[in-house]
Amino acid sequence: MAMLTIGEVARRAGLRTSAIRYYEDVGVLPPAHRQGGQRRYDEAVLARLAVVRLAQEVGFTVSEIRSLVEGFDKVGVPRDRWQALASRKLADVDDLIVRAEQMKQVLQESLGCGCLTLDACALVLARPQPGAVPDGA
Amino acid sequence: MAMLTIGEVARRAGLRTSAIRYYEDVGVLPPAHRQGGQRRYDEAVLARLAVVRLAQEVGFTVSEIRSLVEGFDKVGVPRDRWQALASRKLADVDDLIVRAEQMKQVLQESLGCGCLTLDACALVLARPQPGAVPDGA
DNA sequence: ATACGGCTTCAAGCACACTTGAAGTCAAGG
DNA sequence: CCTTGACTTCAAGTGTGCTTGAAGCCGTAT
Repeated sequence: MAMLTIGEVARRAGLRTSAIRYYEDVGVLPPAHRQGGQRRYDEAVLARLAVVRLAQEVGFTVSEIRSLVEGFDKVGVPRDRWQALASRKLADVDDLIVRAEQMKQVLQESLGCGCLTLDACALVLARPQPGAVPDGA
Repeated sequence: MAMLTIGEVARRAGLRTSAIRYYEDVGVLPPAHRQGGQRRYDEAVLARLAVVRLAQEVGFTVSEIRSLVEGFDKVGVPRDRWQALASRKLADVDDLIVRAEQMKQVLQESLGCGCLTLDACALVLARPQPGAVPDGA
């Protein structure tokens, strides 16, 4: 069934081998099967790495990704805990889409006039400020 | 006209004062007017900070943001350089929206079955892998 | 035999975006 | 007077996500 070496996986996934070992270290990838001490991968790892990449591109942390992809492996994860996390992340993604569309508008309007103007930001200002208080509080 | 202290700006923008000083250091904010050695801000800084926040939320680096918001201040920035940057960032934002919608689908399908499955990722796999070669190359 | 390429581990290093701590200035209030 | 609170600078520290380097093993080719 032709298992892949870490080098082949890296090449096909567009990653460095160091990244793949790191993902194993932190639990984003499960411990790989070994053959004479060396890691051997099923092609399925490429699907998983694609999901990992996607998750990273939308701003998920490695730790969040680990929690999400644990469902890939075994039944060890409590169903509803996983669902709660996934729902939260889904909400985050929806939020991101909104922000991205706002940023898109700002850039488009600014491209019209040749620079980022304050006027372009009326829509941005219409947002409540999330409290990040801890300075004197 | 009641200029704001750094503390007031921080409170109203939902930031720490250290962040605001940092933004000045790295050029995301222009050097503030001083009054007896202390920074004083126009309310307009809040609009700017809102744009900065938005840009960060969609993954722009501080350095990219600096280049973008330089247009806020003076004419010092060559018009077409700025436009080139803004266009590139606009494309990045469009990309991000696509990714976010892919991730949304993956999460929605996974929520249906209770865990992240490999099947959920067919759409993800249909993407070409960007080469991040430098391992043996 | 030995050199080569690709693999291994482990510790240390790096870039980014801030935060924290030390040491000091200044104005208002008890 | 002197304390309080908010401000100042500057250097060093933090967390995240890897990368890099040293030292070594393994199999194949010269």
